[in-house]
Amino acid sequence: MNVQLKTKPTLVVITGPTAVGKTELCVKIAQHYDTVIISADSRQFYKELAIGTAKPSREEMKGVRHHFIDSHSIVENYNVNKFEKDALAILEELFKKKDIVILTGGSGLYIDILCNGFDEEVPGSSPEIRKEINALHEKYGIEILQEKLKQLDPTFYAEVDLNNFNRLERAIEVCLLTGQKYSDIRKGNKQQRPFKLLKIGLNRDRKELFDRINLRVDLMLDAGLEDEVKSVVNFKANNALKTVGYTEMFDFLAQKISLAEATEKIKVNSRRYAKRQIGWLSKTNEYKWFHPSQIEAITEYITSATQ
RNA sequence: GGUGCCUUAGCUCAGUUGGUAGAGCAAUGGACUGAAAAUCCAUGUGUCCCUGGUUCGAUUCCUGGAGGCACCA
Repeated sequence: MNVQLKTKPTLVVITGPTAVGKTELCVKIAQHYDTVIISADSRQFYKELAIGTAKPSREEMKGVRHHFIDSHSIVENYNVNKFEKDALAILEELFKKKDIVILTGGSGLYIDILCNGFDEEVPGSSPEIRKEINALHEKYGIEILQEKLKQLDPTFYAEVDLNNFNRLERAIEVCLLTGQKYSDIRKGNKQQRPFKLLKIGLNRDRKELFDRINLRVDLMLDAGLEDEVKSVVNFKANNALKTVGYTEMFDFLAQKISLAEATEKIKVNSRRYAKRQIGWLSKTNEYKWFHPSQIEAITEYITSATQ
């Protein structure tokens, strides 16, 4: 029998800060390789959100299939955990037909998890336990959580940001669910994926990036951000709406700030978000960096790396 | 034109009974494996409008000037 040995397929990761120009470039790259896009954007999943998340329109997609765009609703509690499983399942199907799939989006954690996986022994989140921890927090403040963590896992207690509620909660949750110390079972081991990874980062001069962010916020308002935000105002407590562009507009709708103030805050918070993204991506040196206009150089890089 | 008030950090302002100054916001750096567009931590920033004078010493008091605001003409 003469089985053609297929080379291991490649997930081409293309990421970068908000408004850098990922969408346009990735559509072109996907067309070039006749493939599809997996979106790793923790807010573009939600079908009710479009303008404020800079979600690509049908026209901008140019017929390229995008997974994880409009795939969920703001009433769901979607998260990295579910994304990992769902995306792996889709990739398995896609790689039966494609040698290359593009992964793009600005959610660094989602990208890392899809590439490297979670520690298997660490359990997912439990809404019941979180409810209890939240209740404690509201009643007694953060100190009680610090105390609790100190008892449950002194090692992790010594290294966390003690004022970071999210981290304290997660650590306590894991300890309670497993009866073990979070610091003992959280190893940070990488999982072997059945595909190769090629990581590309996009960036621009900071001035150039910030100008694009500011302009894009103005365009969002022109495009009707206010109406979009009004349409989801009843869900403002949901995690999906804890999002730049929405929280500020909720304050405007509640008449806490003026429209001009809301606009300025969206710009400031978008710039800060971009800086956090750049910081996260710069932690590793796994990325090969390009300016989004360097499409030829990028395709050459991908082609030579995947042959 | 007259009178009064103002001029201090990128912005809004506080303050020094004369010993060269501090808040908020913005900015910058960083952490971050099941909420990640989330969450958290750290850090500056100065001709105190200009000019003379008094003084050991002036951003602070006084003279003159410039700019701004208000009121009166």
